[in-house]
Formats: sequence, C-alpha cells, structure tokens
Amino acid sequence: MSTSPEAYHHGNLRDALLAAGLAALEGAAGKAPSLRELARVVGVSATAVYRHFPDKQALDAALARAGLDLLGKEQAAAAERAGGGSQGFTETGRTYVRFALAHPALFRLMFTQGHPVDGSATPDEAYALLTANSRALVGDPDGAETLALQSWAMVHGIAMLMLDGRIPADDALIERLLDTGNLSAQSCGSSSEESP
Amino acid sequence: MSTSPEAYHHGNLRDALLAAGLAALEGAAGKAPSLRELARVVGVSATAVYRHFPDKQALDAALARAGLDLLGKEQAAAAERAGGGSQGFTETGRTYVRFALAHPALFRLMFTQGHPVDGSATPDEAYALLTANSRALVGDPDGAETLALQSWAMVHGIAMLMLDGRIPADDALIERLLDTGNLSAQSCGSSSEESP
DNA sequence: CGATTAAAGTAAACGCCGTAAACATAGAGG
DNA sequence: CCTCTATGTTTACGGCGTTTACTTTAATCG
Repeated sequence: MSTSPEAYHHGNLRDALLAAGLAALEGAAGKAPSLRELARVVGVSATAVYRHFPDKQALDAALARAGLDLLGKEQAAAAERAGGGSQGFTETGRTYVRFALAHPALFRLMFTQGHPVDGSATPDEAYALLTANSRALVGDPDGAETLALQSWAMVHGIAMLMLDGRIPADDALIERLLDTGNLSAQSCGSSSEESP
Repeated sequence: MSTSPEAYHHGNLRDALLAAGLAALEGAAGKAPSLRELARVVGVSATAVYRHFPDKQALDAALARAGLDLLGKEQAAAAERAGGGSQGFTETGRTYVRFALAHPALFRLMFTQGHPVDGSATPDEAYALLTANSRALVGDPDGAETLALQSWAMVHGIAMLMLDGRIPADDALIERLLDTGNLSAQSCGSSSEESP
C-alpha cells in the first residue's frame, strides 16, 4: 500500500533515527536537530519516536553515546598508529581536538547533557585509553590519574574554546597548546615566586 | 491607570530584562530562560522585548557579556587579594572554575553562543588580566601567550567537565588539577620516551 | 500651547517544538 | 483463527520565537 518497502513496522526505527540524527549533526548548520525533524527525515510520525525513546533527552543521550564511541575508536586508532608511549599520548589529545573541530555539533551535544555524575560508571573507551596511557607514562597511580584528568581538561578546554570561537581554530595553535613543556615554568622550572 | 508606578514607557526595560535574565540563570534549574518568560517576569508583553533586542540571540549575547564582565571583576579582585605573581595567577584560575560551578547556567550561556571569531576584538577583562599575568611570569612574549592560552584552556576544560558531570565537582580535585607541576613529567622531567 | 512624530508598548497570528491521549494495524503465539 | 503486544498514526495542547498591524506615550517644534 505504501510506497516505502518496509513501511509499517519499521523494524529498526531506533537505529534509523540515530543515523539521521548523526547525519543532521554533521550538516552545515551547527544546529541540533529537532525530534520532529528526525521523524520527518526517517518518514515516520513524530510520536512514533516515543516507542523507542522516552523523551527527546533520551534520544540526545543516545546520540551523545554514539559520538563518544566514535571518538573513542578514533583515538584508539590514532594511539595505535602513533605506536603508544608519550607520542601516542599526545596523538590521542590531538585527535580529541580534531574530532571536536570536525564534528562541532556532535561534540557539543556530547558534552552538553544534564548527565548524572555517576562517578565513573560510564564505560567510556576514550577515558579508559586515557588513564591506561597515563599510567604507562607515570609510575605513581595517583599521579597518573591527575595527569590523565589534567590532559583531558586541557584538550577539552582547547576544543571548547575553539568551538566557541574564543580562540582561533588553528592547526598551528593546536600544536602549540598541546606542547605542555613550558607549563613547567610555573612550578617545575624557576620557582622564584613559588614560596616567598 | 495601571497599578505599576512606571507602567507604560518602562524607561529601562532593557536593564530590567537583563536583570531578570541573570536572576533566572541563577535559579535552581540549570535551564536558560525563555524570552517570553523574561517578559512575563518583567511584566511586559513578549513582543516588547524586540524594541530593545533584535532577537533572542542578542538578548543571550548581552547576558553572556554581563556574565563575562562579572567573571572578570571577580578574577581581578581575587588576583589583587592574592597579591599578584604566580600566587595570583593560580588564584585567577581557581576563581574561574569556582565561578563556573557557582553560576553553571550563566557560565554555559557565556560559552555556548555562535559568537563570531573576531580575532581579539572582544574587550574581555578576564583575558586581559590573564595575558598580563602570564607576561609577568614569562619573559618571552610568545611563551607568555602560550602559557596564557594553555592556562585558560586548562581551567575552562576543568570547569566544563565538572559542569557536565564528567568529573566530580570536588574542591580537592580542583586543587589537584590546578597544580600543574606534574605535567612537566611529559616533557620537562624524565624524557625517557620523548625522542627514541 | 497644541500638533506632529518617533519611541515604546500591546494584541493577534504563524509555524515550529516537545509531548500526551486515543486509536489502528501488523505479526507472533496460543 | 483469535488475541495480544509491539509499533505505528491522528489529533490536540501549551509553549516557544517571531512578524504584522495597531496604540499609546512623551518629546520636539512651529
């Protein structure tokens, strides 16, 4: 009856919606897609979405998780390509920032949800890789965690500030900021003002 | 005729809207206020807003600028209280993160606008203070700028990750991450993996 | 002082949004 | 074959940002 082959019971509306959502997030505009728009694209009524997601926020959360997985995969691939070690560590950060710039709307969605603070319950491939890498670089496990979080904060801050147009989204600048050797000037190099 | 003393020509609708907006952003919910809601609070029709702002984005931009100014003032006060130097530098960063946690909705609004990348046209008190401080700490002006941007990215990343519940919004953690001495391990301390 | 005029407000309407309620259909399992 | 459940649909509601057309206020000027 309908023109579409798999018209009624879609079979995979959920996946179709996620695919449409990810596609929309890559679209020119940095705009997040509306629930109705996604339904329209998939060719289904707006309320059909509610058979697969309790509300729009859940849909967004699913999209965010998909983005997180994608980022994790890219980072893992990059780290392996770089051959691990501190080289791989830096490459992981570079990939993080590049990912944000390549998928601005998705990245913003990933980190803009209400998101409960459930300690470390999220099985986040990216974060696992990060801690593993820093543990390989720093013996002390406490220091390793600190390094991991600081590195994350650093690349996340770079990405966000560039996305918001606060600092130029420049490749050279990324390299300059990723090189943290000079940060030591504050407390590792000359400590002339450290403790008067 | 109306019950309100300065009923019709409000005189300062613009300021009233901004005040209501800032107040709403402090409200329990981390939600950004709608244009209509602000108009309601101020006691004016929704369309009256358009006499003072071309569209909602402009209203948001004005709120963001107000937030930015507030942050700058708090940072300047904190730096002065700490007595400048590297002590004041760190205190500035601490204030940045604390501000974000104290005003989550406002902070997010401040850094979530489309915002054109107009180089360095924004007369941003916070950024001016940041560069001044890092220039005082690092002789080389190029290195100073790098340090300034890295520090900014760091505290911004910490703030954002905490706001998004990615890492616990813990005071002790803030202190741990603000101490960047260990970051030197990557390239200032033992460079066992730096260049094979 | 009274007329004109620009600034600042209002009301009604549009299309979009997220969501709820009631109804319809397909396909699986007894 | 009949029923039940999963998965759709239609309709409707209130809220949103914005446009259009109208009204009121208060300042300017002859």
